[in-house]
Amino acid sequence: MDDAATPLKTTLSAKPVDASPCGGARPYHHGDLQRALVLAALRVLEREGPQALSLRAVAREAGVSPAAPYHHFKDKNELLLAVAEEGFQGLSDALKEGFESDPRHSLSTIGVAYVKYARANPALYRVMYDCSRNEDAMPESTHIDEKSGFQLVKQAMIRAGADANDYLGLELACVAAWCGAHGVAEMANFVQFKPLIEALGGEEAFYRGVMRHIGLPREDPETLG
Amino acid sequence: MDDAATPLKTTLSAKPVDASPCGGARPYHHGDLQRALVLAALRVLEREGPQALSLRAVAREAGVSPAAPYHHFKDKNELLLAVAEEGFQGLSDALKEGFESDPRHSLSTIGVAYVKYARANPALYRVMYDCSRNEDAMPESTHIDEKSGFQLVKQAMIRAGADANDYLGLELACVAAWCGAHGVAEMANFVQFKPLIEALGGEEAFYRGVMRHIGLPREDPETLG
DNA sequence: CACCTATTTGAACGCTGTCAAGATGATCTT
DNA sequence: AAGATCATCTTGACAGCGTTCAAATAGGTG
Repeated sequence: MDDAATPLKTTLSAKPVDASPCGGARPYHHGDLQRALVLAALRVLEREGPQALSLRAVAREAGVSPAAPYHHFKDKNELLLAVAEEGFQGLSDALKEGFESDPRHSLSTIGVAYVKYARANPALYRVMYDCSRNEDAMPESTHIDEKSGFQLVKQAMIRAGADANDYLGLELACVAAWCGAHGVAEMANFVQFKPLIEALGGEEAFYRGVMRHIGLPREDPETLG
Repeated sequence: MDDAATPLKTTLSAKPVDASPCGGARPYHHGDLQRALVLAALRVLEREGPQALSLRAVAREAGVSPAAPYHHFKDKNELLLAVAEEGFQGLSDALKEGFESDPRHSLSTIGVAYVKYARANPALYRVMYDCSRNEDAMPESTHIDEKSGFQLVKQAMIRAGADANDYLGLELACVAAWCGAHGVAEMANFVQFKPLIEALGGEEAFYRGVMRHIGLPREDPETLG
């Protein structure tokens, strides 16, 4: 019951990391502490939430001194950024899976996948956007993954009937979808929404319901003035 | 250039606060420290941002000892909640103003007003939703103001062509609008969106453009399965 | 006046992020 | 093989944080 939907498989061996100068294993004392710290941070995050994610706690979890991380990250923020990257990668994967699993309803499905991922890893999701806002941008190297996630949304939007030739309109629709999904992800557990969620018969129905209202532009008279 | 759009007039005399047991002025030593602390917090927030908003800094700004606030708020979080209430009140006012100023395009206008308020007071807006998430709900006493803001969105949504009799549909549309506005407010300054914003000719056009994509439900084949 | 209670202070605790200096150990040079 | 070099990690320290508690203070009441 702990790992609800997409519990972020801890990629231990995947993405072997090229940080070490020598090609082999155990480059120095610890053997790739950089990655170990990120994994430790993810563990702390999942176990105790974002409030408890201190640099010292991460170092403790990784079994090193409080000052050790400073040889791999210039800041606490830089460590959080690395954690956020991990999260964005997982999000991107979740979107891709949603996109491919249900080609006929990809836009709704991708939106629901987004929210479900965020809700399944709430602490990680919080870190992702908290440190994104600190930099006024999503993490640098996630830029591409973000783009690829965004590209997925674009494709889904076109499938849903958007005009592929209207560049600005399409971009706007995708931005709207992304912002809407983010909003739902952050507010889905507000008590104010509980009655509506119950009336709709569950959170997933709620997500899907909200997503139906986001994407194609309105053409009603009030917006044309 | 500092106070961009809706710079939150510091309501010094407005809402005179009934916290003091005696009806008159200067109830005790300080003379309503409770309110003074909230105002001090707003000042610190505007001057140094959310990162610098420590309880001690607020006490310093108010000219009292670090322990003084604990007789008026049980927690730092409770102080932040009071600050957040102030923010939600201001937001509600901004929405009302937008709603009344432009009856023919109220839905777009109200959405733009939301985002403009959030962007004009970014630190305050951050506090509002950070401490909302801590409680998994918006502040208790803001509940009503929230509802009234929500009611405004509902009216605007009906004006924009939503079916007033479809209770669930209407509620969903409003939730979608709220979530979308929140998403835009939080991500509008991401560098990823800069090119689109420039292509549209400014932030306001961007907000309005995004808002056009949120509200009425899609009826395309992909969501009907 | 003294009393009581709400308010405020001062000092203290454990925690945090960060830094400078020293210890450790793998790699490179000779 | 021996020594130099350098990244890595530890130790110890600093200021600042949220929070608590005993003591001091001040306003209202008898």
